[in-house]
Amino acid sequence: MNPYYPLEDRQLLAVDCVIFGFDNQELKLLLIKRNMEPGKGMWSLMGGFPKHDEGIDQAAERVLKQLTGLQNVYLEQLFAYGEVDRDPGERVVSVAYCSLIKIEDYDKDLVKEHNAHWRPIGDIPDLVFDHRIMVEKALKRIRRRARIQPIGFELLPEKFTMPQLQSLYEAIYQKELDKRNFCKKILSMKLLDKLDEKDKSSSKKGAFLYQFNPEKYQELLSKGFYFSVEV
Amino acid sequence: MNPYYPLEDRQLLAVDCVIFGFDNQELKLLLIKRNMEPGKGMWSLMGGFPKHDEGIDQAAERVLKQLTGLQNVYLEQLFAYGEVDRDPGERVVSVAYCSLIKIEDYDKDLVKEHNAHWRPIGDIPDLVFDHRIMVEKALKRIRRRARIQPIGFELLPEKFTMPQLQSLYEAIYQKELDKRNFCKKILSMKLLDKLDEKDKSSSKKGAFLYQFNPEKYQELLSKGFYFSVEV
DNA sequence: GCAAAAGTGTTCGGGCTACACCCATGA
DNA sequence: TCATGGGTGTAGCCCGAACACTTTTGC
Repeated sequence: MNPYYPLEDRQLLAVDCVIFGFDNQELKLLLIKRNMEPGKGMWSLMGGFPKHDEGIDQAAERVLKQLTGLQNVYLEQLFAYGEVDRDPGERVVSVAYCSLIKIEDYDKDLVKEHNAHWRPIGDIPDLVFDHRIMVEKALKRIRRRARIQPIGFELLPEKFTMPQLQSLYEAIYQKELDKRNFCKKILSMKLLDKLDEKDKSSSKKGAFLYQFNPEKYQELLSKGFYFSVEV
Repeated sequence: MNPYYPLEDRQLLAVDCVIFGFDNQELKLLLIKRNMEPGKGMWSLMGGFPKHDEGIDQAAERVLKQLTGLQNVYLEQLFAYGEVDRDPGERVVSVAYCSLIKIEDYDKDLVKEHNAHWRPIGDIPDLVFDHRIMVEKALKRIRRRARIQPIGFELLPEKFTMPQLQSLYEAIYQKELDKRNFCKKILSMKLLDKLDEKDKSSSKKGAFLYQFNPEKYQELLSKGFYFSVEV
């Protein structure tokens, strides 16, 4: 079969995907009911086995799509889990991936068809194997990313209000923020264009709409700017 | 063989170790000459295959010991590399680990016997496969760790001088630091005990010796303190 | 006119940066 | 006495934290 490496050391390698979603209100985690033994019927992350002709990043994308219908999700590699007994069925090393998406951007019916479920992060059921540990680590990673990269804007409608943006950060960090300081900080980065329109759906007075300006962001990046939101 | 998972998806899994060392002067990388095809004779990180009954962290430790004689090295998992073609011999997914050690703490002869070599990080030869990429990522990780954790003190003699500590940080970040600000910052954390002795080996005046105080560190940690050195 | 959400400014303190001179000593 | 490396202090600035009242408008 192969000229170089020993055959007896081959392992079962898996990928697992930790997908967080924002639905304009709270942060949720996507879970499925595991459909194979061991642990059949338990809540689980979306996992599967890479093919021989497939990079692990691609495998994670494929597995996610097969199990939930989601595609074109930017997956970031999280960590490799390689304890001998982490899967009681067999020794499996798993590389976990994570992402944070806007739930409404993706086909909800498709997700439902696949029997995948969004659960609030404050109410996560018991998960199979060490998936809970993966979720905790993913949450930390997502929080770090949100602090240092402008991923927040991608989770809101194209035009959004300051209170909306603030709620998003509050959902991610599960922490209340001071609106004056938050607003000052965000606007001081000069990444947003203030529009003349107001959104009146959530108050009588109405809140001004803003729009993320990717060109400005690119320009600032090239000047050594670092995005940063304190929390 | 196994009741649960498909046999055909088994992969070759590897671990690779990126070991940086400090010799009281500069930062070095440990390399070996690869002793198997493909790439035999090329400079390489220390790599090998986990056994079925061995966690990947343990595998990394074992591989490192087998190839260099080093043991009791704290290895941190770095990243998993899973491109299909990263190893021209066969599809191998590799989990990389990294560490930063005090070179003199370990048996130099043993390292030499194993044909392992310390190379200055400014002068790293071509490496096999994607090992260079691993090294770059490891360097970033080590730098982050040195910024937010007091690992610096472990790389110096138990008693050390401020100039020594500063040189260490300058070696890690390849950047000159202002001694007044550096000193102020370090001492302001109150993690060091100033001793009454001086080290006269590198100057006529002599420099005061300091000692890291782990109890103080633990105490501060429990009060919500975060170690941080700006660079 | 009132309830509910939006919007806005100031003060304070801490920490980082930049910067230059004196000290101790062995040769 | 001089060369070498060690040691120290200050002023300015920026940024984050804390904090409360006014505005708008639909009901």
